[in-house]
Order: sequence, then structure tokens, then C-alpha cells
Amino acid sequence: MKKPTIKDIAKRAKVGIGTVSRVINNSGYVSEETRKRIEKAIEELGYQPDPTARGLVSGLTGMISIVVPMIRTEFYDRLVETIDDFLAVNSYDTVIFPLLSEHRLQRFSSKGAFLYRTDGIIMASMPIHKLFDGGKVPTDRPVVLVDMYSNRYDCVYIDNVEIGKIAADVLLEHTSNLYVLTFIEPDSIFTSGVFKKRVSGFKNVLRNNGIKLTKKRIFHSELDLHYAFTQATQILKEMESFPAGIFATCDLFGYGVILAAKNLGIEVGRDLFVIGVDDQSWSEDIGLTTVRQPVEDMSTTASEILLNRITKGEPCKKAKIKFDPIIIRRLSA
Amino acid sequence: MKKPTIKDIAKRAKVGIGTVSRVINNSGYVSEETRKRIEKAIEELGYQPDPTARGLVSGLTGMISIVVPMIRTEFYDRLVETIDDFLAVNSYDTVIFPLLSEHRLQRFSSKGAFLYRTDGIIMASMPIHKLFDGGKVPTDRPVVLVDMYSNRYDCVYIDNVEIGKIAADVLLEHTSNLYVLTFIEPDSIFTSGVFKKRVSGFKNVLRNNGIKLTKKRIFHSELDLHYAFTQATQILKEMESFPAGIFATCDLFGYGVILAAKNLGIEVGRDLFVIGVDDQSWSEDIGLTTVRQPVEDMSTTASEILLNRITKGEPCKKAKIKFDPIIIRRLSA
DNA sequence: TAATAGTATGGAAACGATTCCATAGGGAAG
DNA sequence: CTTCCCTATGGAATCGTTTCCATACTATTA
Repeated sequence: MKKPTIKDIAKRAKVGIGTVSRVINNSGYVSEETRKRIEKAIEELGYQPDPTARGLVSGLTGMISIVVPMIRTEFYDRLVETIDDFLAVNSYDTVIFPLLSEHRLQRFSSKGAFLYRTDGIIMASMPIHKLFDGGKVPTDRPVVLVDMYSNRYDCVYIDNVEIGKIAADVLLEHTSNLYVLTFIEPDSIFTSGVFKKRVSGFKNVLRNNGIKLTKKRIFHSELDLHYAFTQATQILKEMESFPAGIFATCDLFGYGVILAAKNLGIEVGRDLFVIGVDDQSWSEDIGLTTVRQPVEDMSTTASEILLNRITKGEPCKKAKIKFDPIIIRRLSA
Repeated sequence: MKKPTIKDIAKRAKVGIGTVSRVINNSGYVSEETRKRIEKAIEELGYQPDPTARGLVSGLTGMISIVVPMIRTEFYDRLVETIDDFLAVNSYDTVIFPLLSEHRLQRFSSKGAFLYRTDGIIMASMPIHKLFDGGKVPTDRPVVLVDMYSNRYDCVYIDNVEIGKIAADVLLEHTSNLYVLTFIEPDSIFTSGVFKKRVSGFKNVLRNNGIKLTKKRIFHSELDLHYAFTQATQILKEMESFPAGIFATCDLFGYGVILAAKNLGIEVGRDLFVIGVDDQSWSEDIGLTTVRQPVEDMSTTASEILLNRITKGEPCKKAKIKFDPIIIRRLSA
């Protein structure tokens, strides 16, 4: 038995298809009596309008794409979940496109790509000027950027330089004997430069305070707790004096530092001050002071902007919304 | 200027729409000359067939859903990437549905849910008998299960009891002084029971060897390196004698054990033997012996089965394909 | 009473493809 | 020369909706 169509409903309720459509979409005039009869028929046959047919008429799909560089970090997990929840409330379905690896990029470069079949696109952390010809996403649909600045598109972002500045301010309250543990992003088209920016903001503040951060005080790690732990141990062993402070450019590194300190019997919060970035779910447990990015707020705002673009068209100029990072003070600094 | 349709192409190439359709789909008879003219028109107008309209006629979408409980673990990352790549080769687009949290489940329970709009569904690690009324996924589309057994659906799985057995066999080569570090899954509808099964397989082998694993030798941790490290330290401190072996029911816990051992100056591979489960990307670096699940093979097989169902209909009986876990020997055991 | 406005309904047209049937020319076979 | 098959093409019908126009009834107003 095939799925019932609007005609089946019309026949069963002894009305025209127009009337049924009016009931389904709650538009136009329908008498109470007729509405009841139609609703009953819909119920009985278990009718559900075919979204494909709807899409053909309206040109809309009721779907929105989220493009993220990867899916296995907490940052993107929170981002996706927030957007998904927000859009679900507005009866949109969310489709996630993780880039994952570079070879997948080609699928995003054609105008016909599946990604662009949706009513709108949210792109997170994507350096679009590097990824697309002429810095233009190949679609006419509205595009909103999260965690990335652009003067061409609506965007919602935070300034990573600012994050470094805040970290420096906090650590300077304790000591001017400072170190950095950061990550060197491999130079690919995905490179967003966030780590560099965080460090540069940090350096700026130090310079303004007459402190020079020598290269010897900047350490590097891979994005892996094991490496971070090893590198942190290295830093701690080379330290000339205490108290000291370490700016870990992400919480994972901060975790590594704390583990290494514990391992060497150095007391965090007295001899050693550490500050991370991100505020991961476990950061509180380990007492890590951190600079938090308001992911949820950014995500919600981006979703709102996108919905406006979709429903209201393109009247006003592109939004550029900057969010401020928030310092979360805990034991470590 | 609006998107060109098949009629625009027909007009420009001075042919009928039927001929254009034949060229696009490479079906039926078209003279070489006409084909060239049509292809030129398509090129010039940048025409691309509207998938919505196609879908209306064919009833197909060219999309396949993957449902995963979460997206931030390496296991699901690998699973999704493998399936996505495989299906892309077969010109299907993949749509990812992360369940993420329980409140989202309701979106999966209605037959009209977006998830079921696709040509087929792959569900990973979902205990469908608990999640859906009558243990039936509310759709008529083909469904294939990965990492979960079911007698109702095609499924591709591994036996987690087997994993525990293998771990026991390997550790027993070194010592019969054994411990377990595992996770207690919170009792929700998502509970898959994999950890329990792994431990039970482990216990079975010990019992057959006349060894009783007392409750005192089973430790629990949260799915977090920090907890694992703490718990592992606890185990190591309580140990009565060496050498000893620890079955960590996931690599993360194995990592915690190795870190704790290093921290206490216990030599892994001589005084302490550790075996994990999963073979994460970093497991090799830390020298962790582990039981690997053939995620990539399972994913590919599941995709193949699904494509067969979609194209060939439902003639044969449901596939039940069991994969074997593989022991990866490294330094730690 | 006639004109007007509001309410209620039916169904053709449109959306953009695929599929199928009708038609026609050309060459081979009888 | 006729018949038949193969190649080639055009376009109506179809998929399941929404939208819009035509129509009709009822109640209100002039």
C-alpha cells in the first residue's frame, strides 16, 4: 500500500485538494466543520505531506547546513548542538558537513554540491578567502560565518588576540616570569591562525609592560595530552625560578601542564600559575583557570541572523558581531 | 536571473525536453550531433538538474542517513568518515544525525522525521529495541545496523565479549595477577552494555583458568583521562605484588594507567602489563597494546549492504555479519 | 431591491524533472 | 515495392504539493 497523497485525503473527506492544503497550512478560509472532517481523514490515513513536492513548489527545503572543519572536538560539538537545538525550535532540520580532511574540500567547491541545496549555510572556522575562488562561497543562498571574520558575509566571531591579552593580564597579577605552551598549525588551506593570534595578543601585553618573551620561553606541542604533558615537563624542568606562569593556548595544554606539575610536586596556584583557553567540560574539575569562548551565544546569534536572511531577504548590510571572551577564574591562576 | 531549467536548455539547443533528459541521463537514443549541441547549451547556461524535481519523480533523494550516538569520539569519527567516503564514490550524499542527548530522541521517533527522508539509514551502536516502539525503526526504508546486533535488521557488529577474552588471553601470558579498570555506563536507554560485555568476557577466561577476579580488583573510572589517571594510581598503590596486569576497557583508560605507572616509576612491559581497547590514533605513540575493532571494515561492509538493499530491493534474508577484534601488540603487553 | 463584502470551496496551473508513447526517416530483408 | 526494425526526436502525462482564480452562498449596507 502506497503512501496517501493529498488527493486521497480530499477524496475521503469529500472536498477539493485546495481545501485540504488550506487545512494543512492553516491558511485561508475553511469552515470548522470541513476542517474537522479533513483532520479526521488525515489522522485515519496517517497522511504526511511530501516534503519533496513541497520543496518543488516553494524552492525551499527546510534544511540548513552547518559546515565544520571537524567533529571530534568539544568546541564543534557544542557549536553543532546549540545550532541544531535552536533551529529545531524554528522547525528547520540541520545537516552537518564535517570537512574532516582536505580531499573532501572539492565537494564544497561546486555550486551543485549537496551542501548548497539547503535554505542557508552556517560555516564555522572556515578561512573562506583561502578555500574558495575569489573568496566567495559558490551559492546564492545566505551564508553566515561563525568563529571567523569576513567583510563579505555576515559573521559572528571572537578576537583571538584578545584572548591572549586577557591571559597575560591575569598571569601578570601573579608574576612576570612567564612561559607559553602553544601549537604550530600546519600550514594548510584550513589554517585559521588562532593559536598565533592568541600568542601575539599575549606578547603584546608583555611588551607594553616592558617584558620581553624570548623564544626560549615559547614551547610547542601537538594537540594531544601526551605531548602536552611531555612538553610541560620540559618547561618545568628548565625553569630558572618560581613562581612562574604558563599560558597554555588551549585547555588541553593546560591539562598537560597541571599533570606535569603534579608529577614534579610543584604546587599549582602557589608556585605555578596556568591559564588555558576554551573551558572544556573537564576544565573545572582540574581547577584550570581559562579564557572561555561564548560558543553557545555565538551559535545562537549566527542562527538568528541566518533565519532573518532566509525569511526577510537581503535588505540590510552584513552583520559583523564580535563577542568577548570571558575569563573563568579557578585554582590555577 | 533565475536558474535555467531543462526547458531553457531544450529551447537553446532547439530540441525537445525529452532529448535533453536523455543526454543528461545518458539513456536512450541521441545522435552524436544533437548530443554535442545540448551539452554545449548545458555548459553555456551552467545548467544543473534540480534534485528536488528529480526526487519527486523517482521517489529517491540520493541521500543516506548515518545515525550516531555522538560525534566527539574517534570511533565515530572514523566510522562516519569511512562511510561518507565510500558512499561518495557511489554518488550518494551522507547526512549525519548525532543523537547527542536524550531530548533529541523524539525527533527520531516520528515516521515523518527528516532522518527518514533519505534512501537508506545506517545506525551505529543504537540499541533499537530500547529506543523504538516494538523495536522497529519507524520507516520503510532500508536500515543497516553497525556495531549492534539485531535479528530484525541487517547488521554488522563485533562481539564485545570476545574482546575481553582476547585481552585475558594476552595478559595471562605474562601473569595471573590481574586487575580491571572499566566504566559503569549510566543506565539510560542508550546503554549499549559494551563495557560490561568486555569485562564479562575477561572474567570468563579467568574463571576457565581457575582464577577468580574479586570485586576488589575491579576499578571504575569516568570516560576522562584525569579520572583514569587517578583511578589507575589507586590500583597501582593497592597492588600487593608484581608483575601485574591491567585490562583497561578502553584505550583512554590504558593511557591513564601508563601515565600513572610512569608517575610512580613502575616499568610498563616488565612490572606492569596493560591492554586497552580501540586502537586510537595515539595508542601507538604511547606503546599501548590494544584490541582493535575493525571500524573501517565494518563501515564499508555496512555501506555495501545498504546500497544493495536500495538498488536490489528486499529479496534475501537479513545479513548478520560478525567481525573479529584484532589484537595489536605493542610495548605494554 | 441591489450592490458589496466576507466566507467557503473546487480545481487548473505551476514547480522541474523523468518516462513513455507517438511519430518519422532510413536501411535491410523479403 | 513493401515490410520491418533500428535510430532519433518531440512532447504529453506524471510525481505531490502550493497558489491563484473562479465561483457561490450568506449577510450587511445603501
